[in-house]
Amino acid sequence: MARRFDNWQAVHDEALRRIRDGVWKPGETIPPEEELAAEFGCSRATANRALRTIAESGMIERRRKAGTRVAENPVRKARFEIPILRLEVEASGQAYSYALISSGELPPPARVQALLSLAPDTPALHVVALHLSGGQPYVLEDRWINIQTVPEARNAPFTSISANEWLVRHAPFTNGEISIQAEQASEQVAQRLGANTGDSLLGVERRTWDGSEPVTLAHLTYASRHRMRMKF
Amino acid sequence: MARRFDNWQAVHDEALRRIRDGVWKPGETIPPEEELAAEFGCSRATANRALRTIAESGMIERRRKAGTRVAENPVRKARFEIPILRLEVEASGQAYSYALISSGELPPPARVQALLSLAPDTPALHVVALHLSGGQPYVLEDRWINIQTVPEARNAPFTSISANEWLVRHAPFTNGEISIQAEQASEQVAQRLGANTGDSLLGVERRTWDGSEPVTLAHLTYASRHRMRMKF
DNA sequence: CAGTGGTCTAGACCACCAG
DNA sequence: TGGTGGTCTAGACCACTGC
Repeated sequence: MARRFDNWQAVHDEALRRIRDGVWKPGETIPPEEELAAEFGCSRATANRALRTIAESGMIERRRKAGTRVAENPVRKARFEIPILRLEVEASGQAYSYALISSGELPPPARVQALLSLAPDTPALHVVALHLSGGQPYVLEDRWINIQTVPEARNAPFTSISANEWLVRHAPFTNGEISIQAEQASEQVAQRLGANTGDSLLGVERRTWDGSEPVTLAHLTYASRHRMRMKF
Repeated sequence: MARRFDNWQAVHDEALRRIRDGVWKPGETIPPEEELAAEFGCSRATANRALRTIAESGMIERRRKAGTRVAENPVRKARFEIPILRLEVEASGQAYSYALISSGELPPPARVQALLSLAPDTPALHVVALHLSGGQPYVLEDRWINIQTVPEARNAPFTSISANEWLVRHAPFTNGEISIQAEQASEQVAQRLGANTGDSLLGVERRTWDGSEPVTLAHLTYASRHRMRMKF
């Protein structure tokens, strides 16, 4: 008598087991939902949820009529959480502090102007600040805010709350983009982060939009030896 | 007359709109599923799917009995795809090639031994290889494979297929961990990647398990100016 | 205890698209 | 055009957990 898999987690795990154990091989089509539901002793909706979840992880590919195939090249997907820096620091057990370095309105350089879809000579709000963890420099933030999209930002108290945090709470955005790269510390960056000129530092650039309106472009430089971690 | 939102995407979008527009504010509890279903003119299952999806993105938090609250600090979650390097290169329109630098069995250094949960003096398979994009060095891969977990790897043809790709296809894993950091190119790494000693390079370390069995530890060093991108 | 979300079921209709 | 996945519904039971 076949074992019953009558909740979506059980079906999910059993399906993954069959893929791992080679019962269902890469490129092969697996039985349709209805058949699996009958075999597993569950409803089609339950089988559907299990398979849909697996499909979201990239292990299988589903198409109407064509059916469900085990991916040839299982692209794994990891989830990366984009935290507020204060919470990231506090979660690590360190004391968080924050220091505003400069703030002002001026037309951004060409690259920023393009990334924020600004017309030439349009001023934007430029905020530079340092985030500290346990009193040590942690992240240097260099941010441009589109004051056409978020005019309220001009009156935001960036001396007491980071632009990072203020924006998360007050400036809605619908989507964003993040780019991670290794950077060589300039003299100024090194000095601010307590590193040496030329040190290899992790740089993260985040851009957000509210619909099609660019909201902000933030460049974060992490202090030395910082690691970003994810599980998958 | 209220507008009908009778499919989960519509409910999802409308709920997000209410959060963005401040109809539902951070920290506030939103109406229960049943109520929303009535208001939206859909079934509770549909409202549930919409809200569950939003919860997965981190914008709302749900607890039985307590209800659903808009997150105080909307932690955004980005999805990061972990591709096979060959496919990553080919997707960029460049020609991919691969060169094995060395391969052999030997007891790994202490750090690797610990990360792979190996007993002292246990040999592991060490594979070093270079991935090229359009003939230019792209990624230097330095990998240790646990041959207790994956003995078949000893006979794998790593001269023609990258360990990266072979493992994805032949060594099942259930979970993994990824760590990203900035590194300073050693003389050897710089030479292999066509960079200069001391250059700032992006390093990625991936570790995978099959259940509780460590499978492999891969250290990837990207050539200069490489950016990892994600959307959220 | 009782309100809320988590999930299952059976049945239905539909969209997509490979043959 | 028919097989397959995508989704909806109504109703049900259950698991958590705040009160």
